Amino acid sequence: MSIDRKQSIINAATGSFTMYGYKATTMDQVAKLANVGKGTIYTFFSNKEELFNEIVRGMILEAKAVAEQAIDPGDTFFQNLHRALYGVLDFRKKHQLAIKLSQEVREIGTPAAVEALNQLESAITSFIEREVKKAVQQKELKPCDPKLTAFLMLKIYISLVFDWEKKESPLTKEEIAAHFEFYVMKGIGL
Amino acid sequence: MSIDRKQSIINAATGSFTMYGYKATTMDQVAKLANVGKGTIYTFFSNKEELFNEIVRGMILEAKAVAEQAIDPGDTFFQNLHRALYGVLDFRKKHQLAIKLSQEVREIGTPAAVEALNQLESAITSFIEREVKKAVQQKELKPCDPKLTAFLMLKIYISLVFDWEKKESPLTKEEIAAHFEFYVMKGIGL
DNA sequence: TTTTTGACCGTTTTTATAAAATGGTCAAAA
DNA sequence: TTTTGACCATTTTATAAAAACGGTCAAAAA
Repeated sequence: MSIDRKQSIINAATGSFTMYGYKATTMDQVAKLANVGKGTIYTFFSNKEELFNEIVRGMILEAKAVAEQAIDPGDTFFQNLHRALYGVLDFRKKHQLAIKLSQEVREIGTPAAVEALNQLESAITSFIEREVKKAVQQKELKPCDPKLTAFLMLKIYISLVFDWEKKESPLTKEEIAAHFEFYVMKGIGL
Repeated sequence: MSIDRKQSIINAATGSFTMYGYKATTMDQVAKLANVGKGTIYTFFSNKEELFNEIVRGMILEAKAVAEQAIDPGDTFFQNLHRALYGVLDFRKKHQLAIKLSQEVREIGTPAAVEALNQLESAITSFIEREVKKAVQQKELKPCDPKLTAFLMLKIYISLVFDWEKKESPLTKEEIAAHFEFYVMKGIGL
Protein backbone atom coordinates (compact mmCIF):
# COMPACT_ATOMS: atom_id res chain seq x y z
CA MET A 1 0.00 0.00 0.00
CA SER A 2 2.75 2.43 0.94
CA ILE A 3 4.19 2.49 -2.59
CA ASP A 4 0.86 3.70 -3.88
CA ARG A 5 0.75 6.38 -1.22
CA LYS A 6 4.27 7.52 -1.93
CA GLN A 7 3.60 7.73 -5.65
CA SER A 8 0.39 9.59 -5.05
CA ILE A 9 2.28 12.12 -2.95
CA ILE A 10 4.91 12.50 -5.66
CA ASN A 11 2.25 13.00 -8.30
CA ALA A 12 0.43 15.57 -6.23
CA ALA A 13 3.65 17.41 -5.41
CA THR A 14 4.77 17.38 -9.03
CA GLY A 15 1.49 18.96 -10.06
CA SER A 16 1.66 21.60 -7.38
CA PHE A 17 5.32 22.53 -7.87
CA THR A 18 4.66 22.74 -11.59
CA MET A 19 1.57 24.90 -11.15
CA TYR A 20 2.65 27.19 -8.32
CA GLY A 21 6.43 26.78 -7.91
CA TYR A 22 8.38 25.80 -4.82
CA LYS A 23 7.45 28.56 -2.43
CA ALA A 24 3.73 28.69 -3.18
CA THR A 25 3.31 24.94 -2.82
CA THR A 26 2.24 24.05 0.72
CA MET A 27 2.51 20.71 2.42
CA ASP A 28 -1.18 20.90 3.38
CA GLN A 29 -2.06 21.37 -0.28
CA VAL A 30 0.07 18.41 -1.35
CA ALA A 31 -1.55 16.26 1.36
CA LYS A 32 -5.03 17.24 0.19
CA LEU A 33 -4.20 16.62 -3.49
CA ALA A 34 -2.66 13.25 -2.61
CA ASN A 35 -5.56 12.31 -0.35
CA VAL A 36 -3.32 11.57 2.61
CA GLY A 37 -2.85 13.12 6.00
CA LYS A 38 -0.03 15.63 6.17
CA GLY A 39 1.91 13.44 8.59
CA THR A 40 2.05 10.67 5.98
CA ILE A 41 4.19 12.82 3.71
CA TYR A 42 6.78 12.98 6.46
CA THR A 43 7.01 9.19 6.64
CA PHE A 44 8.43 9.21 3.08
CA PHE A 45 10.21 12.58 2.93
CA SER A 46 11.94 14.25 5.81
CA ASN A 47 10.89 17.72 4.71
CA LYS A 48 9.54 19.85 1.87
CA GLU A 49 12.92 20.33 0.27
CA GLU A 50 13.62 16.62 0.08
CA LEU A 51 10.24 16.00 -1.55
CA PHE A 52 11.10 18.74 -4.03
CA ASN A 53 14.53 17.27 -4.70
CA GLU A 54 13.01 13.90 -5.50
CA ILE A 55 10.89 15.52 -8.17
CA VAL A 56 13.76 17.60 -9.52
CA ARG A 57 15.82 14.43 -9.74
CA GLY A 58 13.09 13.00 -11.98
CA MET A 59 13.14 16.04 -14.22
CA ILE A 60 16.91 15.81 -14.56
CA LEU A 61 16.64 12.14 -15.50
CA GLU A 62 14.17 13.10 -18.22
CA ALA A 63 16.58 15.73 -19.52
CA LYS A 64 19.43 13.27 -19.50
CA ALA A 65 17.32 10.79 -21.45
CA VAL A 66 16.60 13.46 -24.06
CA ALA A 67 20.33 14.13 -24.41
CA GLU A 68 21.16 10.45 -24.51
CA GLN A 69 18.66 9.76 -27.28
CA ALA A 70 20.30 12.40 -29.44
CA ILE A 71 23.57 10.48 -29.53
CA ASP A 72 24.14 8.37 -32.63
CA PRO A 73 27.51 6.57 -32.30
CA GLY A 74 27.90 6.59 -36.08
CA ASP A 75 27.54 10.34 -36.35
CA THR A 76 30.12 13.10 -35.79
CA PHE A 77 30.79 14.70 -32.43
CA PHE A 78 29.45 17.97 -33.66
CA GLN A 79 26.21 16.56 -35.06
CA ASN A 80 25.61 14.60 -31.88
CA LEU A 81 26.37 17.53 -29.61
CA HIS A 82 24.16 19.89 -31.55
CA ARG A 83 21.23 17.46 -31.45
CA ALA A 84 21.75 16.80 -27.75
CA LEU A 85 22.11 20.45 -26.73
CA TYR A 86 19.24 21.60 -28.88
CA GLY A 87 17.05 18.81 -27.55
CA VAL A 88 17.85 19.46 -23.94
CA LEU A 89 17.44 23.24 -24.18
CA ASP A 90 14.20 22.69 -26.02
CA PHE A 91 13.14 20.34 -23.23
CA ARG A 92 13.98 23.00 -20.67
CA LYS A 93 12.10 25.59 -22.69
CA LYS A 94 8.94 23.47 -22.80
CA HIS A 95 9.00 21.48 -19.57
CA GLN A 96 6.40 23.11 -17.35
CA LEU A 97 8.26 22.56 -14.08
CA ALA A 98 11.47 24.01 -15.51
CA ILE A 99 9.53 27.01 -16.83
CA LYS A 100 7.87 27.64 -13.48
CA LEU A 101 11.15 27.31 -11.60
CA SER A 102 13.04 29.73 -13.80
CA GLN A 103 10.19 32.20 -13.42
CA GLU A 104 10.39 31.77 -9.65
CA VAL A 105 14.15 32.32 -9.73
CA ARG A 106 13.70 35.47 -11.77
CA GLU A 107 10.91 36.90 -9.67
CA ILE A 108 11.70 35.93 -6.10
CA GLY A 109 14.95 33.99 -6.23
CA THR A 110 13.79 31.08 -4.07
CA PRO A 111 17.03 29.29 -3.09
CA ALA A 112 15.57 25.80 -3.62
CA ALA A 113 14.56 26.75 -7.16
CA VAL A 114 17.97 28.27 -7.88
CA GLU A 115 19.61 25.09 -6.64
CA ALA A 116 17.34 22.91 -8.78
CA LEU A 117 18.20 24.78 -11.98
CA ASN A 118 21.88 24.69 -11.04
CA GLN A 119 21.66 20.92 -10.74
CA LEU A 120 20.00 20.71 -14.13
CA GLU A 121 22.75 22.84 -15.66
CA SER A 122 25.38 20.77 -13.91
CA ALA A 123 23.88 17.57 -15.32
CA ILE A 124 24.02 19.01 -18.83
CA THR A 125 27.64 20.08 -18.39
CA SER A 126 28.58 16.61 -17.15
CA PHE A 127 26.93 15.09 -20.17
CA ILE A 128 28.84 17.37 -22.54
CA GLU A 129 32.05 16.71 -20.66
CA ARG A 130 31.66 12.99 -21.21
CA GLU A 131 31.03 13.50 -24.92
CA VAL A 132 34.03 15.80 -25.20
CA LYS A 133 36.26 13.18 -23.56
CA LYS A 134 35.04 10.56 -25.99
CA ALA A 135 35.63 12.86 -28.96
CA VAL A 136 39.14 13.72 -27.82
CA GLN A 137 39.98 10.03 -27.46
CA GLN A 138 38.62 9.37 -30.92
CA LYS A 139 40.73 12.25 -32.25
CA GLU A 140 37.65 14.15 -33.32
CA LEU A 141 38.65 17.07 -31.10
CA LYS A 142 41.97 18.62 -30.20
CA PRO A 143 43.21 17.71 -26.73
CA CYS A 144 41.62 20.08 -24.22
CA ASP A 145 40.37 20.50 -20.68
CA PRO A 146 37.02 18.67 -20.95
CA LYS A 147 35.43 20.48 -18.00
CA LEU A 148 36.27 23.94 -19.30
CA THR A 149 35.32 22.93 -22.82
CA ALA A 150 31.92 21.64 -21.70
CA PHE A 151 31.36 24.76 -19.62
CA LEU A 152 32.13 27.05 -22.57
CA MET A 153 30.14 25.02 -25.08
CA LEU A 154 27.03 25.24 -22.94
CA LYS A 155 27.57 28.97 -22.35
CA ILE A 156 27.91 29.59 -26.07
CA TYR A 157 24.90 27.45 -26.91
CA ILE A 158 22.74 29.20 -24.32
CA SER A 159 23.94 32.55 -25.62
CA LEU A 160 22.87 31.62 -29.13
CA VAL A 161 19.53 30.10 -28.13
CA PHE A 162 18.35 32.35 -25.30
CA ASP A 163 20.47 35.49 -24.99
CA TRP A 164 20.77 36.57 -28.62
CA GLU A 165 17.02 36.81 -28.98
CA LYS A 166 16.78 39.24 -26.05
CA LYS A 167 18.06 42.00 -28.36
CA GLU A 168 17.93 40.64 -31.91
CA SER A 169 15.61 38.40 -33.89
CA PRO A 170 15.87 34.72 -32.85
CA LEU A 171 18.13 32.36 -34.74
CA THR A 172 16.73 29.27 -36.44
CA LYS A 173 17.86 25.83 -35.40
CA GLU A 174 20.05 25.66 -38.51
CA GLU A 175 21.61 29.07 -37.91
CA ILE A 176 22.42 28.04 -34.35
CA ALA A 177 24.10 24.88 -35.57
CA ALA A 178 26.04 26.74 -38.24
CA HIS A 179 27.26 29.45 -35.91
CA PHE A 180 28.13 26.97 -33.19
CA GLU A 181 30.20 24.98 -35.64
CA PHE A 182 31.81 28.07 -37.12
CA TYR A 183 32.88 29.70 -33.88
CA VAL A 184 33.66 26.71 -31.68
CA MET A 185 34.74 23.93 -34.02
CA LYS A 186 36.47 25.78 -36.83
CA GLY A 187 37.46 29.01 -35.10
CA ILE A 188 37.32 32.46 -36.53
CA GLY A 189 41.05 33.02 -37.02
CA LEU A 190 42.73 32.54 -40.38
CA MET B 1 28.93 80.63 -12.16
CA SER B 2 26.41 78.08 -13.43
CA ILE B 3 29.13 75.77 -14.79
CA ASP B 4 30.61 75.51 -11.32
CA ARG B 5 27.18 74.71 -9.87
CA LYS B 6 26.49 72.09 -12.49
CA GLN B 7 29.84 70.44 -11.93
CA SER B 8 29.36 70.52 -8.20
CA ILE B 9 25.99 68.79 -8.63
CA ILE B 10 27.57 66.16 -10.88
CA ASN B 11 30.35 65.57 -8.39
CA ALA B 12 27.93 65.24 -5.50
CA ALA B 13 25.66 62.92 -7.44
CA THR B 14 28.56 60.77 -8.62
CA GLY B 15 29.66 60.34 -5.01
CA SER B 16 26.20 59.47 -3.83
CA PHE B 17 25.33 57.07 -6.66
CA THR B 18 28.69 55.39 -6.11
CA MET B 19 28.18 55.13 -2.37
CA TYR B 20 24.49 54.25 -2.17
CA GLY B 21 23.36 53.25 -5.65
CA TYR B 22 20.55 54.75 -7.73
CA LYS B 23 17.57 54.09 -5.54
CA ALA B 24 19.10 55.07 -2.21
CA THR B 25 20.40 58.36 -3.56
CA THR B 26 17.93 61.17 -2.91
CA MET B 27 17.73 64.50 -4.63
CA ASP B 28 17.72 66.25 -1.24
CA GLN B 29 20.96 64.50 -0.39
CA VAL B 30 22.58 65.47 -3.68
CA ALA B 31 21.47 69.09 -3.15
CA LYS B 32 23.01 69.12 0.35
CA LEU B 33 26.27 67.54 -0.83
CA ALA B 34 26.49 69.99 -3.71
CA ASN B 35 25.61 72.97 -1.50
CA VAL B 36 22.75 74.07 -3.72
CA GLY B 37 19.03 74.27 -3.29
CA LYS B 38 17.12 71.25 -4.59
CA GLY B 39 15.44 73.37 -7.24
CA THR B 40 18.82 74.26 -8.75
CA ILE B 41 19.40 70.65 -9.72
CA TYR B 42 16.28 70.82 -11.86
CA THR B 43 17.61 73.81 -13.81
CA PHE B 44 20.36 71.53 -15.20
CA PHE B 45 18.68 68.10 -15.21
CA SER B 46 15.01 67.49 -15.86
CA ASN B 47 14.84 64.65 -13.35
CA LYS B 48 16.80 62.16 -11.26
CA GLU B 49 17.17 59.68 -14.10
CA GLU B 50 18.69 62.26 -16.46
CA LEU B 51 21.21 63.28 -13.81
CA PHE B 52 22.07 59.60 -13.39
CA ASN B 53 22.39 59.08 -17.14
CA GLU B 54 24.83 61.97 -17.40
CA ILE B 55 27.07 60.26 -14.85
CA VAL B 56 26.70 56.85 -16.48
CA ARG B 57 27.66 58.43 -19.79
CA GLY B 58 30.87 59.57 -18.13
CA MET B 59 31.61 56.09 -16.84
CA ILE B 60 31.06 54.62 -20.29
CA LEU B 61 33.43 57.17 -21.81
CA GLU B 62 36.05 56.10 -19.28
CA ALA B 63 35.53 52.45 -20.22
CA LYS B 64 35.79 53.27 -23.93
CA ALA B 65 39.04 55.13 -23.27
CA VAL B 66 40.43 52.06 -21.48
CA ALA B 67 39.53 49.89 -24.47
CA GLU B 68 40.91 52.40 -26.95
CA GLN B 69 44.25 52.62 -25.15
CA ALA B 70 44.66 48.87 -25.44
CA ILE B 71 44.72 49.01 -29.23
CA ASP B 72 48.15 48.99 -30.83
CA PRO B 73 47.74 49.18 -34.64
CA GLY B 74 50.95 47.24 -35.11
CA ASP B 75 49.76 44.31 -33.02
CA THR B 76 47.52 41.38 -33.98
CA PHE B 77 43.74 41.45 -33.70
CA PHE B 78 43.84 38.83 -31.00
CA GLN B 79 46.45 40.57 -28.87
CA ASN B 80 44.59 43.87 -29.16
CA LEU B 81 41.23 42.34 -28.36
CA HIS B 82 42.52 40.45 -25.37
CA ARG B 83 44.16 43.56 -23.93
CA ALA B 84 41.04 45.65 -24.58
CA LEU B 85 38.58 43.13 -23.13
CA TYR B 86 40.70 42.35 -20.15
CA GLY B 87 41.21 46.03 -19.49
CA VAL B 88 37.57 46.94 -19.77
CA LEU B 89 36.36 44.03 -17.64
CA ASP B 90 39.03 44.87 -15.09
CA PHE B 91 37.78 48.45 -15.17
CA ARG B 92 34.26 47.24 -14.57
CA LYS B 93 35.44 44.99 -11.75
CA LYS B 94 37.19 47.85 -9.96
CA HIS B 95 35.13 50.92 -10.84
CA GLN B 96 33.17 51.70 -7.67
CA LEU B 97 30.04 52.94 -9.47
CA ALA B 98 29.90 49.86 -11.67
CA ILE B 99 30.34 47.64 -8.62
CA LYS B 100 27.56 49.39 -6.73
CA LEU B 101 25.22 49.26 -9.72
CA SER B 102 25.70 45.56 -10.34
CA GLN B 103 25.07 44.91 -6.66
CA GLU B 104 21.88 46.97 -6.90
CA VAL B 105 20.78 45.02 -9.98
CA ARG B 106 21.41 41.73 -8.19
CA GLU B 107 19.66 42.71 -4.99
CA ILE B 108 16.73 44.87 -6.04
CA GLY B 109 16.84 45.05 -9.81
CA THR B 110 16.39 48.83 -10.05
CA PRO B 111 15.46 49.43 -13.70
CA ALA B 112 17.70 52.50 -14.07
CA ALA B 113 20.68 50.47 -12.85
CA VAL B 114 19.85 47.59 -15.19
CA GLU B 115 19.65 50.04 -18.08
CA ALA B 116 22.98 51.62 -17.15
CA LEU B 117 24.81 48.29 -17.16
CA ASN B 118 23.11 47.36 -20.43
CA GLN B 119 24.44 50.54 -21.98
CA LEU B 120 27.92 49.75 -20.72
CA GLU B 121 27.70 46.27 -22.22
CA SER B 122 26.35 47.68 -25.45
CA ALA B 123 29.26 50.10 -25.67
CA ILE B 124 31.72 47.24 -25.23
CA THR B 125 30.00 45.18 -27.91
CA SER B 126 30.09 48.09 -30.33
CA PHE B 127 33.79 48.51 -29.69
CA ILE B 128 34.45 44.83 -30.38
CA GLU B 129 32.26 44.95 -33.46
CA ARG B 130 34.35 47.76 -34.88
CA GLU B 131 37.58 45.86 -34.22
CA VAL B 132 36.13 42.72 -35.80
CA LYS B 133 35.18 44.65 -38.93
CA LYS B 134 38.71 46.03 -39.18
CA ALA B 135 40.21 42.58 -38.70
CA VAL B 136 37.99 41.04 -41.38
CA GLN B 137 38.96 43.77 -43.85
CA GLN B 138 42.61 43.19 -43.06
CA LYS B 139 42.09 39.45 -43.60
CA GLU B 140 43.02 38.68 -40.02
CA LEU B 141 39.63 37.05 -39.45
CA LYS B 142 37.37 34.93 -41.61
CA PRO B 143 34.37 36.79 -43.03
CA CYS B 144 31.60 36.76 -40.42
CA ASP B 145 28.65 38.63 -38.99
CA PRO B 146 30.48 41.28 -36.93
CA LYS B 147 27.55 41.89 -34.58
CA LEU B 148 27.07 38.22 -33.71
CA THR B 149 30.81 37.74 -33.47
CA ALA B 150 31.21 40.63 -31.08
CA PHE B 151 28.25 39.40 -29.02
CA LEU B 152 29.74 35.91 -28.70
CA MET B 153 33.24 37.10 -28.00
CA LEU B 154 32.07 39.21 -25.09
CA LYS B 155 29.90 36.35 -23.77
CA ILE B 156 32.84 33.97 -23.90
CA TYR B 157 35.19 36.44 -22.31
CA ILE B 158 32.75 37.19 -19.47
CA SER B 159 32.23 33.47 -18.98
CA LEU B 160 35.98 32.94 -18.60
CA VAL B 161 36.55 35.96 -16.37
CA PHE B 162 33.44 36.02 -14.16
CA ASP B 163 31.35 32.86 -14.52
CA TRP B 164 34.03 30.19 -14.38
CA GLU B 165 35.20 31.34 -10.97
CA LYS B 166 31.72 30.93 -9.53
CA LYS B 167 32.30 27.18 -9.40
CA GLU B 168 36.01 26.59 -10.05
CA SER B 169 39.24 28.34 -9.14
CA PRO B 170 39.74 31.60 -11.09
CA LEU B 171 41.80 31.63 -14.27
CA THR B 172 44.90 33.79 -14.55
CA LYS B 173 45.09 36.52 -17.16
CA GLU B 174 47.35 34.30 -19.25
CA GLU B 175 45.03 31.29 -18.99
CA ILE B 176 42.12 33.45 -20.07
CA ALA B 177 44.06 34.68 -23.09
CA ALA B 178 45.18 31.16 -23.99
CA HIS B 179 41.69 29.66 -23.72
CA PHE B 180 40.09 32.53 -25.56
CA GLU B 181 42.55 32.11 -28.40
CA PHE B 182 42.18 28.34 -28.41
CA TYR B 183 38.39 28.18 -28.48
CA VAL B 184 37.48 31.25 -30.51
CA MET B 185 40.40 31.87 -32.83
CA LYS B 186 41.69 28.40 -33.58
CA GLY B 187 38.61 26.29 -32.90
CA ILE B 188 38.50 22.97 -31.16
CA GLY B 189 37.78 20.81 -34.19
CA LEU B 190 40.51 18.90 -35.98
C1' DT C 1 15.16 90.58 -14.82
C1' DT C 2 17.27 86.32 -13.99
C1' DT C 3 18.76 82.80 -10.89
C1' DT C 4 18.28 80.24 -6.74
C1' DT C 5 15.74 78.41 -3.19
C1' DG C 6 13.19 75.33 0.16
C1' DA C 7 8.37 74.86 1.82
C1' DC C 8 4.99 72.39 -0.18
C1' DC C 9 2.26 68.67 -2.91
C1' DG C 10 0.73 64.14 -4.44
C1' DT C 11 2.66 59.77 -4.43
C1' DT C 12 5.52 56.02 -3.03
C1' DT C 13 8.09 53.58 0.47
C1' DT C 14 8.90 52.27 5.02
C1' DT C 15 7.50 51.04 9.52
C1' DA C 16 4.73 48.89 12.99
C1' DT C 17 1.76 45.42 14.21
C1' DA C 18 -2.01 42.38 14.08
C1' DA C 19 -3.80 38.40 11.56
C1' DA C 20 -3.18 34.50 8.76
C1' DA C 21 -0.63 30.82 6.99
C1' DT C 22 3.22 27.55 6.93
C1' DG C 23 6.47 23.61 7.84
C1' DG C 24 6.93 20.28 10.85
C1' DT C 25 5.60 17.27 15.27
C1' DC C 26 3.42 13.81 17.87
C1' DA C 27 -0.25 11.74 20.87
C1' DA C 28 -4.08 9.51 19.55
C1' DA C 29 -6.85 6.90 16.24
C1' DA C 30 -7.10 3.41 12.77
C1' DT D 1 2.49 -0.58 12.86
C1' DT D 2 0.74 2.98 10.04
C1' DT D 3 -1.91 7.09 9.45
C1' DT D 4 -3.73 11.22 10.93
C1' DG D 5 -4.86 16.24 11.75
C1' DA D 6 -4.93 19.36 15.85
C1' DC D 7 -1.36 21.78 17.51
C1' DC D 8 3.12 24.62 17.98
C1' DA D 9 6.71 27.99 16.95
C1' DT D 10 7.96 30.62 13.31
C1' DT D 11 7.39 33.03 9.05
C1' DT D 12 4.63 35.52 5.85
C1' DT D 13 1.06 38.60 4.68
C1' DA D 14 -2.35 42.29 5.25
C1' DT D 15 -3.23 46.83 6.81
C1' DA D 16 -2.85 51.29 8.18
C1' DA D 17 -0.14 55.13 9.88
C1' DA D 18 4.06 57.63 9.39
C1' DA D 19 8.01 58.97 6.98
C1' DA D 20 10.44 59.92 2.86
C1' DC D 21 10.53 60.79 -1.90
C1' DG D 22 10.76 63.26 -6.60
C1' DG D 23 9.36 67.13 -8.49
C1' DT D 24 7.09 72.13 -8.53
C1' DC D 25 6.81 76.95 -8.10
C1' DA D 26 5.90 81.44 -5.66
C1' DA D 27 8.94 84.13 -3.43
C1' DA D 28 13.60 85.61 -2.09
C1' DA D 29 18.20 86.68 -3.60
C1' DA D 30 21.37 88.17 -6.86
